[in-house]
Amino acid sequence: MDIRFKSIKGMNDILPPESNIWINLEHLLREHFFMAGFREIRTPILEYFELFVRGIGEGTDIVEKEMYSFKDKDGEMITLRPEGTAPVVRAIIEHNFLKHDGICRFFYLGPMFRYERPQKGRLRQFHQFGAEVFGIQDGSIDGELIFLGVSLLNKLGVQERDFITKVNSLGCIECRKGFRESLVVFLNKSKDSFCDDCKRRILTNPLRVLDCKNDSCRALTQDAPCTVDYLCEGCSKHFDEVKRALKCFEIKYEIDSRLVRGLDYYSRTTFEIQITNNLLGSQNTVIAGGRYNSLFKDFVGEDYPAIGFAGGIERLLEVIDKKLIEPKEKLRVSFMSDLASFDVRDVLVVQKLREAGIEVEVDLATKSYKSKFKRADRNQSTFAIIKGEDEKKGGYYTVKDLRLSINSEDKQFRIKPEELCNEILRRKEIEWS
RNA sequence: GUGAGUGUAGCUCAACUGGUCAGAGCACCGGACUGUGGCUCCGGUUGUUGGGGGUUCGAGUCCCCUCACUCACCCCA
Repeated sequence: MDIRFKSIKGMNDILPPESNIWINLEHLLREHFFMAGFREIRTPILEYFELFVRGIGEGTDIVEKEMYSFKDKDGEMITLRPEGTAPVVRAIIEHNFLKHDGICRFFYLGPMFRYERPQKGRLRQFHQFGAEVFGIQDGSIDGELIFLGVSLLNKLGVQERDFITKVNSLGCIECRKGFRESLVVFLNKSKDSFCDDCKRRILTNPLRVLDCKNDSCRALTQDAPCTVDYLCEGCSKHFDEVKRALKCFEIKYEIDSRLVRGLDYYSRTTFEIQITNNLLGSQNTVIAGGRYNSLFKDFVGEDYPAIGFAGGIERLLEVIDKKLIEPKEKLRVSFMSDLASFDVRDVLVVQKLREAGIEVEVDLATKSYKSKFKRADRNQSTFAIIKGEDEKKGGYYTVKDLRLSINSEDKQFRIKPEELCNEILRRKEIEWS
Protein backbone atom coordinates (compact mmCIF):
# COMPACT_ATOMS: atom_id res chain seq x y z
CA MET A 1 0.00 0.00 0.00
CA ASP A 2 1.47 3.32 -0.91
CA ILE A 3 1.00 5.95 1.73
CA ARG A 4 -0.07 9.15 0.08
CA PHE A 5 -0.73 11.19 3.18
CA LYS A 6 1.22 11.35 6.37
CA SER A 7 0.66 13.38 9.49
CA ILE A 8 2.54 16.66 9.72
CA LYS A 9 5.99 16.45 11.24
CA GLY A 10 5.88 16.67 14.99
CA MET A 11 2.12 16.19 15.08
CA ASN A 12 1.28 12.70 16.16
CA ASP A 13 -1.79 10.53 16.15
CA ILE A 14 -2.79 9.21 19.53
CA LEU A 15 -4.03 5.72 18.85
CA PRO A 16 -5.57 2.95 20.92
CA PRO A 17 -4.59 1.52 23.28
CA GLU A 18 -2.51 4.61 24.08
CA SER A 19 -5.56 6.85 23.71
CA ASN A 20 -7.15 5.11 26.70
CA ILE A 21 -4.20 6.14 28.81
CA TRP A 22 -4.73 9.71 27.67
CA ILE A 23 -8.39 9.66 28.59
CA ASN A 24 -7.56 8.42 32.04
CA LEU A 25 -4.70 10.81 32.58
CA GLU A 26 -6.86 13.74 31.52
CA HIS A 27 -9.55 12.55 33.86
CA LEU A 28 -7.08 12.30 36.71
CA LEU A 29 -5.70 15.77 35.98
CA ARG A 30 -9.16 17.28 36.03
CA GLU A 31 -9.95 15.57 39.31
CA HIS A 32 -6.72 16.82 40.79
CA PHE A 33 -7.52 20.42 39.93
CA PHE A 34 -11.21 20.23 40.73
CA MET A 35 -10.43 18.90 44.18
CA ALA A 36 -8.18 21.89 44.78
CA GLY A 37 -10.95 24.33 43.91
CA PHE A 38 -9.97 25.04 40.34
CA ARG A 39 -12.43 25.30 37.48
CA GLU A 40 -11.74 24.39 33.90
CA ILE A 41 -11.43 27.07 31.28
CA ARG A 42 -11.39 26.23 27.58
CA THR A 43 -10.10 28.88 25.29
CA PRO A 44 -9.93 28.73 21.48
CA ILE A 45 -6.92 27.19 19.83
CA LEU A 46 -6.62 30.24 17.60
CA GLU A 47 -5.98 33.73 18.95
CA TYR A 48 -4.83 36.99 17.47
CA PHE A 49 -1.12 37.07 16.79
CA GLU A 50 -0.78 40.23 18.87
CA LEU A 51 -1.97 38.50 22.02
CA PHE A 52 1.12 36.34 22.11
CA VAL A 53 3.50 39.06 21.00
CA ARG A 54 2.33 41.17 23.91
CA GLY A 55 1.86 38.29 26.29
CA ILE A 56 4.98 36.23 25.76
CA GLY A 57 7.37 38.93 24.68
CA GLU A 58 8.68 40.15 21.37
CA GLY A 59 12.23 38.98 21.82
CA THR A 60 11.43 35.42 22.84
CA ASP A 61 12.17 32.45 20.62
CA ILE A 62 8.55 31.40 20.77
CA VAL A 63 7.33 34.62 19.24
CA GLU A 64 10.30 35.15 17.00
CA LYS A 65 10.41 31.82 15.25
CA GLU A 66 8.15 29.18 16.71
CA MET A 67 4.60 30.36 16.22
CA TYR A 68 2.22 29.02 13.62
CA SER A 69 0.81 32.28 12.37
CA PHE A 70 -1.12 33.09 9.25
CA LYS A 71 -3.56 35.54 7.83
CA ASP A 72 -7.22 34.78 8.21
CA LYS A 73 -9.53 35.38 5.27
CA ASP A 74 -10.19 38.90 6.47
CA GLY A 75 -6.50 39.66 6.60
CA GLU A 76 -6.16 39.43 10.38
CA MET A 77 -3.00 37.78 11.63
CA ILE A 78 -3.92 34.82 13.82
CA THR A 79 -1.85 32.24 15.64
CA LEU A 80 -2.21 28.68 16.88
CA ARG A 81 -1.71 29.08 20.60
CA PRO A 82 1.85 28.21 21.67
CA GLU A 83 0.98 28.30 25.37
CA GLY A 84 -2.00 28.65 27.64
CA THR A 85 -1.45 31.55 29.98
CA ALA A 86 -1.96 34.50 27.65
CA PRO A 87 -5.28 33.14 26.33
CA VAL A 88 -6.57 32.48 29.83
CA VAL A 89 -5.69 35.98 30.95
CA ARG A 90 -7.28 37.38 27.81
CA ALA A 91 -10.46 35.43 28.49
CA ILE A 92 -10.92 36.38 32.10
CA ILE A 93 -10.33 40.02 31.35
CA GLU A 94 -12.64 39.94 28.35
CA HIS A 95 -15.43 38.41 30.43
CA ASN A 96 -14.81 40.58 33.47
CA PHE A 97 -14.26 37.65 35.75
CA LEU A 98 -12.09 39.59 38.13
CA LYS A 99 -14.67 42.28 38.69
CA HIS A 100 -17.14 39.66 39.67
CA ASP A 101 -14.82 37.74 41.94
CA GLY A 102 -11.34 39.07 42.60
CA ILE A 103 -9.88 35.67 43.33
CA CYS A 104 -10.13 33.01 40.65
CA ARG A 105 -8.54 29.64 40.17
CA PHE A 106 -8.56 28.09 36.73
CA PHE A 107 -7.01 25.19 34.96
CA TYR A 108 -6.82 24.29 31.31
CA LEU A 109 -5.89 21.27 29.27
CA GLY A 110 -5.27 20.97 25.58
CA PRO A 111 -3.03 21.10 22.52
CA MET A 112 -0.39 23.78 22.00
CA PHE A 113 1.65 24.43 18.88
CA ARG A 114 5.24 25.43 18.36
CA TYR A 115 7.31 25.10 15.23
CA GLU A 116 10.41 23.37 16.58
CA ARG A 117 12.56 20.42 15.59
CA PRO A 118 10.88 17.46 17.27
CA GLN A 119 12.85 15.32 19.67
CA LYS A 120 12.22 13.38 22.84
CA GLY A 121 9.65 15.25 24.93
CA ARG A 122 9.20 17.92 22.30
CA LEU A 123 6.61 18.01 19.54
CA ARG A 124 5.06 20.61 17.29
CA GLN A 125 1.62 19.80 18.50
CA PHE A 126 1.93 18.94 22.15
CA HIS A 127 -0.41 18.97 25.07
CA GLN A 128 -0.25 21.03 28.18
CA PHE A 129 -2.25 21.33 31.31
CA GLY A 130 -1.92 24.38 33.46
CA ALA A 131 -3.25 26.10 36.53
CA GLU A 132 -3.59 29.83 37.11
CA VAL A 133 -4.53 31.70 40.27
CA PHE A 134 -5.57 35.34 40.10
CA GLY A 135 -5.98 37.88 42.83
CA ILE A 136 -3.72 36.60 45.58
CA GLN A 137 -0.64 38.64 46.23
CA ASP A 138 1.03 36.91 49.12
CA GLY A 139 3.59 34.17 48.83
CA SER A 140 1.46 31.51 50.40
CA ILE A 141 -0.32 30.92 47.14
CA ASP A 142 3.00 30.48 45.35
CA GLY A 143 3.81 27.71 47.79
CA GLU A 144 0.37 26.21 47.49
CA LEU A 145 0.59 26.15 43.72
CA ILE A 146 3.98 24.47 43.80
CA PHE A 147 2.45 21.94 46.15
CA LEU A 148 -0.32 21.39 43.62
CA GLY A 149 2.30 20.46 41.06
CA VAL A 150 4.39 18.30 43.35
CA SER A 151 1.39 16.45 44.72
CA LEU A 152 0.27 15.75 41.18
CA LEU A 153 3.52 13.93 40.50
CA ASN A 154 3.12 12.05 43.75
CA LYS A 155 -0.35 11.01 42.75
CA LEU A 156 0.94 9.79 39.43
CA GLY A 157 3.51 7.56 41.06
CA VAL A 158 6.62 9.56 40.26
CA GLN A 159 9.12 8.74 42.98
CA GLU A 160 10.33 11.48 45.29
CA ARG A 161 13.93 10.67 44.36
CA ASP A 162 13.23 11.04 40.65
CA PHE A 163 12.39 14.71 40.55
CA ILE A 164 13.61 17.96 41.97
CA THR A 165 11.77 21.20 42.58
CA LYS A 166 13.71 24.34 41.86
CA VAL A 167 12.59 27.74 43.02
CA ASN A 168 13.88 31.23 42.45
CA SER A 169 12.73 34.81 42.67
CA LEU A 170 13.39 37.24 39.87
CA GLY A 171 12.07 40.22 41.76
CA CYS A 172 9.89 42.89 40.27
CA ILE A 173 10.77 45.07 37.31
CA GLU A 174 12.54 47.49 39.64
CA CYS A 175 14.74 44.85 41.30
CA ARG A 176 15.53 43.42 37.96
CA LYS A 177 16.90 46.68 36.67
CA GLY A 178 19.52 46.76 39.41
CA PHE A 179 20.28 43.12 39.03
CA ARG A 180 20.54 43.37 35.30
CA GLU A 181 23.02 46.20 35.50
CA SER A 182 25.29 44.34 37.91
CA LEU A 183 24.98 41.19 35.86
CA VAL A 184 25.98 42.94 32.65
CA VAL A 185 28.97 44.47 34.41
CA PHE A 186 29.94 41.05 35.71
CA LEU A 187 29.49 39.34 32.34
CA ASN A 188 31.42 41.96 30.46
CA LYS A 189 34.46 41.32 32.63
CA SER A 190 34.98 38.02 30.84
CA LYS A 191 32.80 38.48 27.80
CA ASP A 192 35.37 37.13 25.33
CA SER A 193 35.41 33.74 27.01
CA PHE A 194 31.71 33.01 26.60
CA CYS A 195 30.25 30.89 23.83
CA ASP A 196 28.91 32.72 20.80
CA ASP A 197 25.33 32.42 21.94
CA CYS A 198 26.14 33.94 25.29
CA LYS A 199 28.07 36.80 23.71
CA ARG A 200 24.90 37.62 21.87
CA ARG A 201 22.77 37.14 24.98
CA ILE A 202 24.82 39.60 27.00
CA LEU A 203 23.43 42.23 24.67
CA THR A 204 19.94 40.90 24.04
CA ASN A 205 18.91 39.06 27.18
CA PRO A 206 21.70 38.83 29.76
CA LEU A 207 19.60 36.79 32.19
CA ARG A 208 19.64 33.89 29.80
CA VAL A 209 23.41 33.61 30.03
CA LEU A 210 22.82 32.13 33.48
CA ASP A 211 20.73 29.48 31.83
CA CYS A 212 23.39 28.35 29.34
CA LYS A 213 24.09 24.64 29.49
CA ASN A 214 27.60 25.02 28.22
CA ASP A 215 29.99 23.94 31.00
CA SER A 216 32.54 26.65 30.43
CA CYS A 217 29.86 29.34 30.51
CA ARG A 218 28.49 27.83 33.68
CA ALA A 219 31.91 28.01 35.25
CA LEU A 220 32.26 31.64 34.24
CA THR A 221 28.95 32.52 35.84
CA GLN A 222 29.65 30.52 38.99
CA ASP A 223 30.04 33.65 41.05
CA ALA A 224 27.66 35.80 39.07
CA PRO A 225 25.28 37.99 41.01
CA CYS A 226 22.07 36.26 42.08
CA THR A 227 18.62 37.65 41.49
CA VAL A 228 17.73 37.02 45.11
CA ASP A 229 20.48 39.39 46.29
CA TYR A 230 18.90 42.25 44.42
CA LEU A 231 15.36 41.94 45.66
CA CYS A 232 13.70 45.07 46.93
CA GLU A 233 12.12 44.96 50.34
CA GLY A 234 8.72 43.97 49.04
CA CYS A 235 10.04 41.23 46.80
CA SER A 236 12.34 39.94 49.48
CA LYS A 237 9.50 39.72 51.96
CA HIS A 238 7.41 37.99 49.36
CA PHE A 239 10.09 35.41 48.67
CA ASP A 240 10.36 34.73 52.40
CA GLU A 241 6.65 34.04 52.44
CA VAL A 242 7.05 31.63 49.58
CA LYS A 243 9.78 29.78 51.42
CA ARG A 244 7.73 29.66 54.57
CA ALA A 245 4.78 28.27 52.63
CA LEU A 246 6.99 25.62 51.05
CA LYS A 247 8.06 24.61 54.52
CA CYS A 248 4.44 24.34 55.66
CA PHE A 249 3.68 22.04 52.75
CA GLU A 250 6.88 20.10 53.46
CA ILE A 251 8.09 20.45 49.93
CA LYS A 252 11.70 19.57 49.26
CA TYR A 253 13.17 22.18 46.99
CA GLU A 254 16.32 23.95 46.15
CA ILE A 255 16.87 27.58 45.32
CA ASP A 256 18.35 27.86 41.88
CA SER A 257 19.56 31.33 41.10
CA ARG A 258 19.94 30.36 37.47
CA LEU A 259 16.26 29.71 37.02
CA VAL A 260 15.32 32.67 34.87
CA ARG A 261 12.62 31.33 32.52
CA GLY A 262 12.25 32.16 28.88
CA LEU A 263 8.99 34.02 28.81
CA ASP A 264 9.05 37.72 29.48
CA TYR A 265 6.03 37.96 31.69
CA TYR A 266 7.47 36.38 34.80
CA SER A 267 8.31 38.37 37.91
CA ARG A 268 9.09 37.36 41.48
CA THR A 269 8.63 33.62 41.97
CA THR A 270 9.64 31.15 39.29
CA PHE A 271 9.80 27.42 39.73
CA GLU A 272 10.41 24.27 37.79
CA ILE A 273 10.01 20.59 38.50
CA GLN A 274 12.64 18.54 36.74
CA ILE A 275 12.87 14.82 36.29
CA THR A 276 16.27 13.53 37.31
CA ASN A 277 16.17 9.89 36.26
CA ASN A 278 16.89 10.49 32.58
CA LEU A 279 13.58 9.13 31.31
CA LEU A 280 13.05 12.41 29.52
CA GLY A 281 16.49 12.93 28.05
CA SER A 282 17.41 16.55 27.92
CA GLN A 283 13.85 17.89 27.95
CA ASN A 284 13.55 17.10 31.62
CA THR A 285 11.19 19.80 32.85
CA VAL A 286 7.66 18.46 33.40
CA ILE A 287 6.11 21.39 35.20
CA ALA A 288 7.19 24.99 35.20
CA GLY A 289 5.69 28.29 36.12
CA GLY A 290 5.87 31.43 38.07
CA ARG A 291 4.30 34.70 39.01
CA TYR A 292 3.33 37.09 36.26
CA ASN A 293 1.61 40.08 37.85
CA SER A 294 2.99 42.41 35.22
CA LEU A 295 1.44 40.54 32.32
CA PHE A 296 -1.74 42.37 33.20
CA LYS A 297 -0.04 45.66 32.65
CA ASP A 298 0.11 44.91 28.95
CA PHE A 299 -3.53 43.95 28.91
CA VAL A 300 -5.30 46.35 31.25
CA GLY A 301 -2.72 48.94 32.12
CA GLU A 302 -1.95 47.86 35.66
CA ASP A 303 -0.52 44.88 37.52
CA TYR A 304 -2.73 42.23 38.99
CA PRO A 305 -1.63 39.35 41.21
CA ALA A 306 -1.30 36.23 39.10
CA ILE A 307 0.63 33.01 39.26
CA GLY A 308 0.47 29.76 37.38
CA PHE A 309 2.23 26.80 35.99
CA ALA A 310 2.05 24.58 32.95
CA GLY A 311 2.96 20.95 32.51
CA GLY A 312 3.61 18.82 29.45
CA ILE A 313 1.33 15.83 29.08
CA GLU A 314 3.61 13.91 26.73
CA ARG A 315 6.46 14.40 29.14
CA LEU A 316 4.30 13.35 32.03
CA LEU A 317 3.38 10.16 30.20
CA GLU A 318 7.05 9.27 29.90
CA VAL A 319 7.65 9.37 33.62
CA ILE A 320 4.50 8.39 35.43
CA ASP A 321 3.55 4.97 36.67
CA LYS A 322 1.25 3.84 33.86
CA LYS A 323 -0.35 1.20 36.03
CA LEU A 324 -2.11 3.95 37.94
CA ILE A 325 -3.96 5.15 34.88
CA GLU A 326 -4.51 1.92 33.05
CA PRO A 327 -8.09 1.46 31.91
CA LYS A 328 -10.32 -0.56 34.17
CA GLU A 329 -11.38 -3.93 32.87
CA LYS A 330 -14.90 -3.63 31.54
CA LEU A 331 -17.35 -6.40 30.91
CA ARG A 332 -17.26 -7.01 27.21
CA VAL A 333 -19.63 -9.11 25.19
CA SER A 334 -19.62 -10.20 21.57
CA PHE A 335 -23.02 -10.41 19.97
CA MET A 336 -22.72 -12.73 16.99
CA SER A 337 -25.34 -12.87 14.37
CA ASP A 338 -25.91 -12.42 10.68
CA LEU A 339 -28.26 -10.39 8.55
CA ALA A 340 -30.59 -13.34 7.99
CA SER A 341 -31.16 -13.83 11.71
CA PHE A 342 -30.78 -10.39 13.25
CA ASP A 343 -33.77 -8.09 13.68
CA VAL A 344 -35.00 -5.10 15.61
CA ARG A 345 -35.77 -7.11 18.76
CA ASP A 346 -32.09 -7.93 18.94
CA VAL A 347 -31.28 -4.26 18.63
CA LEU A 348 -33.37 -3.60 21.73
CA VAL A 349 -31.58 -6.35 23.62
CA VAL A 350 -28.20 -4.94 22.61
CA GLN A 351 -29.25 -1.47 23.73
CA LYS A 352 -30.40 -2.83 27.05
CA LEU A 353 -27.04 -4.50 27.62
CA ARG A 354 -25.20 -1.33 26.74
CA GLU A 355 -27.34 0.71 29.08
CA ALA A 356 -26.46 -1.75 31.80
CA GLY A 357 -22.81 -0.82 31.32
CA ILE A 358 -21.82 -3.79 29.25
CA GLU A 359 -19.66 -3.18 26.23
CA VAL A 360 -21.26 -4.97 23.29
CA GLU A 361 -19.67 -5.50 19.93
CA VAL A 362 -22.13 -6.64 17.31
CA ASP A 363 -20.67 -8.85 14.63
CA LEU A 364 -22.98 -9.34 11.66
CA ALA A 365 -20.30 -9.89 9.09
CA THR A 366 -20.76 -12.54 6.46
CA LYS A 367 -18.05 -14.72 7.88
CA SER A 368 -17.95 -18.05 9.55
CA TYR A 369 -19.00 -18.21 13.18
CA LYS A 370 -15.61 -19.66 13.80
CA SER A 371 -13.98 -16.43 12.78
CA LYS A 372 -16.46 -14.48 14.89
CA PHE A 373 -15.41 -16.52 17.88
CA LYS A 374 -11.78 -15.94 17.14
CA ARG A 375 -12.43 -12.27 17.04
CA ALA A 376 -14.41 -12.39 20.29
CA ASP A 377 -11.49 -14.15 21.89
CA ARG A 378 -9.01 -11.61 20.63
CA ASN A 379 -11.23 -8.85 21.97
CA GLN A 380 -11.13 -10.51 25.34
CA SER A 381 -14.87 -10.75 25.43
CA THR A 382 -16.22 -12.45 28.49
CA PHE A 383 -19.35 -13.74 26.84
CA ALA A 384 -20.48 -14.60 23.35
CA ILE A 385 -24.15 -14.20 22.56
CA ILE A 386 -25.24 -16.08 19.49
CA LYS A 387 -28.28 -15.34 17.42
CA GLY A 388 -28.06 -17.60 14.39
CA GLU A 389 -30.53 -19.58 12.37
CA ASP A 390 -31.39 -22.00 15.20
CA GLU A 391 -31.85 -19.25 17.77
CA LYS A 392 -34.09 -17.31 15.44
CA LYS A 393 -36.30 -20.34 14.96
CA GLY A 394 -36.37 -21.20 18.63
CA GLY A 395 -36.74 -17.64 19.91
CA TYR A 396 -33.80 -17.80 22.33
CA TYR A 397 -30.15 -16.78 22.53
CA THR A 398 -27.24 -19.07 23.02
CA VAL A 399 -24.75 -17.67 25.50
CA LYS A 400 -21.25 -18.96 25.87
CA ASP A 401 -19.01 -18.09 28.75
CA LEU A 402 -15.67 -17.63 27.09
CA ARG A 403 -13.73 -17.71 30.33
CA LEU A 404 -14.44 -21.42 30.75
CA SER A 405 -12.43 -24.25 29.34
CA ILE A 406 -13.82 -26.17 26.45
CA ASN A 407 -15.16 -29.17 28.36
CA SER A 408 -16.94 -27.32 31.12
CA GLU A 409 -20.60 -28.23 31.48
CA ASP A 410 -21.95 -24.84 32.34
CA LYS A 411 -20.14 -23.27 29.49
CA GLN A 412 -22.95 -22.80 27.03
CA PHE A 413 -26.65 -22.40 27.58
CA ARG A 414 -29.84 -21.13 26.02
CA ILE A 415 -31.76 -18.23 27.42
CA LYS A 416 -34.87 -16.21 26.69
CA PRO A 417 -34.33 -12.67 25.41
CA GLU A 418 -35.96 -11.02 28.41
CA GLU A 419 -33.67 -12.83 30.83
CA LEU A 420 -30.45 -12.28 28.94
CA CYS A 421 -29.30 -9.03 30.48
CA ASN A 422 -29.79 -10.06 34.09
CA GLU A 423 -28.22 -13.42 33.51
CA ILE A 424 -25.12 -11.84 32.01
CA LEU A 425 -24.84 -9.47 34.94
CA ARG A 426 -25.36 -12.33 37.38
CA ARG A 427 -22.79 -14.58 35.79
CA LYS A 428 -20.13 -11.93 35.47
CA GLU A 429 -19.76 -12.02 39.24
CA ILE A 430 -18.96 -15.72 39.23
CA GLU A 431 -15.25 -16.37 39.49
CA TRP A 432 -14.25 -19.57 37.79
CA SER A 433 -11.03 -20.95 39.06
C1' G B 1 18.31 26.88 12.06
C1' U B 2 22.96 23.30 13.27
C1' G B 3 24.97 18.32 14.12
C1' A B 4 24.84 12.88 14.58
C1' G B 5 22.41 8.18 13.87
C1' U B 6 18.76 5.04 11.59
C1' G B 7 15.46 3.50 7.35
C1' U B 8 14.42 -4.63 5.06
C1' A B 9 6.78 -7.86 5.26
C1' G B 10 1.24 -4.97 9.69
C1' C B 11 5.02 -5.48 14.20
C1' U B 12 10.11 -7.05 16.12
C1' C B 13 14.32 -8.10 13.65
C1' A B 14 18.09 -11.62 10.41
C1' A B 15 21.10 -11.65 5.73
C1' C B 16 30.05 -12.48 7.31
C1' U B 17 34.31 -8.32 3.97
C1' G B 18 28.99 -6.46 -2.55
C1' G B 19 27.75 -13.00 -5.19
C1' U B 20 20.46 -18.00 -4.83
C1' C B 21 19.52 -13.01 0.56
C1' A B 22 14.80 -11.29 -0.03
C1' G B 23 14.28 -14.52 5.27
C1' A B 24 12.57 -15.79 10.69
C1' G B 25 9.27 -15.05 14.72
C1' C B 26 4.77 -12.72 15.96
C1' A B 27 0.31 -11.07 13.61
C1' C B 28 -3.30 -12.10 9.78
C1' C B 29 -6.31 -15.73 6.61
C1' G B 30 -7.71 -20.89 5.89
C1' G B 31 -7.89 -26.21 7.28
C1' A B 32 -7.78 -30.41 10.99
C1' C B 33 -12.92 -29.19 14.33
C1' U B 34 -20.46 -30.80 10.06
C1' G B 35 -22.62 -22.18 12.81
C1' U B 36 -18.48 -22.56 18.46
C1' G B 37 -12.71 -19.22 20.43
C1' G B 38 -8.29 -20.09 23.46
C1' C B 39 -3.93 -25.11 23.10
C1' U B 40 -1.62 -28.05 19.19
C1' C B 41 -0.54 -29.38 14.20
C1' C B 42 -0.75 -28.31 8.83
C1' G B 43 -1.11 -24.85 4.82
C1' G B 44 -1.32 -19.80 2.83
C1' U B 45 -0.92 -14.16 2.03
C1' U B 46 2.20 -9.96 2.75
C1' G B 47 7.71 -6.57 0.57
C1' U B 48 8.98 -2.32 -6.00
C1' U B 49 14.86 -3.87 0.98
C1' G B 50 12.04 4.81 2.13
C1' G B 51 12.61 7.23 -3.01
C1' G B 52 15.98 8.66 -7.17
C1' G B 53 20.66 8.38 -9.54
C1' G B 54 25.67 6.24 -9.90
C1' U B 55 29.89 2.44 -9.48
C1' U B 56 29.91 -2.96 -10.84
C1' C B 57 29.26 -8.84 -14.60
C1' G B 58 26.29 -8.39 -10.02
C1' A B 59 24.02 -3.87 -4.48
C1' G B 60 19.63 -4.46 0.89
C1' U B 61 25.05 -4.33 1.33
C1' C B 62 29.63 0.82 -1.70
C1' C B 63 29.10 6.36 -3.45
C1' C B 64 25.95 10.84 -4.31
C1' C B 65 21.20 13.29 -3.86
C1' U B 66 16.47 13.35 -1.63
C1' C B 67 12.70 12.11 1.89
C1' A B 68 11.20 10.23 6.61
C1' C B 69 12.09 9.02 11.58
C1' U B 70 15.16 9.31 16.08
C1' C B 71 18.52 11.74 19.29
C1' A B 72 21.36 15.99 20.58
C1' C B 73 22.33 21.50 20.22
C1' C B 74 19.14 25.73 20.45
C1' C B 75 14.72 26.69 23.06
C1' C B 76 11.03 25.05 26.12
C1' A B 77 6.21 22.04 29.07
